Amino acid sequence: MSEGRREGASEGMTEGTNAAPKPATRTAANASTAENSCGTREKLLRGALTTLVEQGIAKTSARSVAAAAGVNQALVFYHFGSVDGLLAAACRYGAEQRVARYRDELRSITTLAGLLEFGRRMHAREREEGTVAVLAQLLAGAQSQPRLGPATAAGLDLWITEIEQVLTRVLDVTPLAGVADPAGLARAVAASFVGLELYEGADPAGAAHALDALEQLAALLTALDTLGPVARRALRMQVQRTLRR
Amino acid sequence: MSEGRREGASEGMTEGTNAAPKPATRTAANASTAENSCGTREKLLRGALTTLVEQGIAKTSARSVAAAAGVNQALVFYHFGSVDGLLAAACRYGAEQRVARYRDELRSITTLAGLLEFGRRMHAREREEGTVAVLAQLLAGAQSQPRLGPATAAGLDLWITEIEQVLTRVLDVTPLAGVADPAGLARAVAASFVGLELYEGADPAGAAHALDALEQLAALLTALDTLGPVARRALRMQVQRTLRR
DNA sequence: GTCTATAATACGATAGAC
DNA sequence: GTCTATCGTATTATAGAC
Repeated sequence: MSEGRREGASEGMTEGTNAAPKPATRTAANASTAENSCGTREKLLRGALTTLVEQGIAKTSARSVAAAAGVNQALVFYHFGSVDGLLAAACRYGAEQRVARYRDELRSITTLAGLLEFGRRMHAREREEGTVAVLAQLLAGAQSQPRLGPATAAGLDLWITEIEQVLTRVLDVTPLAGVADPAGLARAVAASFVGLELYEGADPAGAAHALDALEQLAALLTALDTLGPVARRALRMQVQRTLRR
Repeated sequence: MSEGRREGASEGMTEGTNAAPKPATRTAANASTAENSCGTREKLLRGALTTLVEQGIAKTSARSVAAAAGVNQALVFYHFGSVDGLLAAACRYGAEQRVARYRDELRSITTLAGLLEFGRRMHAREREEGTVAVLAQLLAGAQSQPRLGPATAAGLDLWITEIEQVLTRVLDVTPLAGVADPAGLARAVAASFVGLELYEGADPAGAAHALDALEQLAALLTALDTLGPVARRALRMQVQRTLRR
């Protein structure tokens, strides 16, 4: 059993929870999307994300990340204390960045089919950047690095919050309003998306097949909206009765 | 680059697809669920599964698996050639074992709510064994170990096949029959289940919330079954129209 | 802040005794 | 078939020069 227990460093690293340990000089106010002309700290965060996507959590090490970032390996420990410290920070960094990028788009979605189409579009567009794949890898890694658990949960929550708003808006005009739980469904949607992303890595054709089928399911729920008031009422009561049983 | 390509041992291993390389003596006919009184090969397979669950793919090594199995580390390479060879075999082993265990139960499911309830029950019962968590970890690892991709896809397919049969049976009596695609939905269900399992590792309360919401959704689809023939017909046509658009 | 150098450990894999 | 012993490499993390 590995006895060498350590967290962060031997000590002397107990102040900043996770933010910049010593950004004393400047470097703040710089959250651009450039790649090589930003501070070392951000290079490492970006390097961690790309390494997670391209190599997976199993091959993500201080050295592989530093190589991807083009900086020295020791800087990982200077800036983040440990490898999982870096990964936790990178998780938050990536999630905030992506959600901000899609926030406007998300808030303009008005139908269930629109939400699914957004998922498909984002999925394709971000494939090479691996936005969702990062969350999947970190969730997998959270099993052995307890620190990653809260970090990935927080990262997922950013997405969940947005999806929940979309669902609330979208379901409001269907017979589901009142019986469906947007908060719970948003979690299910986010988790399922992660699972589909992982699945695609092993079986791309199967994943595409799954997305097609989900599209059909969304079409059904959309079609519910066109039911006459009598049928809607009957359906709604039936749902409630089924749930109560 | 590891060039030592082989399977099982140096050679002479082209007959049994995946079974024991040299069970020449006896040891066959023993596929019990005991833990310590089975061949080394099976000890390693079980050790790999528990290690994947408890430590995650990132910390799963020949040494950690051997320790969990209570055997010598070198035996990993003797029996499986490499670590990923062992993991690929363990994936198949675990999936076959679990699906066989639940096959009868799966085949007795007749409603959508029943399928979801089964998922919940299996999820809770197998939590400590981590049946699904293994697939999640291997899918995550497949990113960097190409050999794991086909192996995990095959493992998932065992589940997908069963789920597809259930869905075909269950959806047959709903207005969805004909428009819904059981094969695609089965893939979506399996992938989503994996995602939910990962999510639960990071946020158990959120995952429970998600499952509750899915139960409500299943109730809706079940309620559809109670619609009168006129409404069903209208709904079905509307779904097809929506899909065609 | 960044680098080099290095300590201590863990890893995959092999050779060879039994 | 299993074990010990080992090689070469990769890993986390620290110390100290600059």
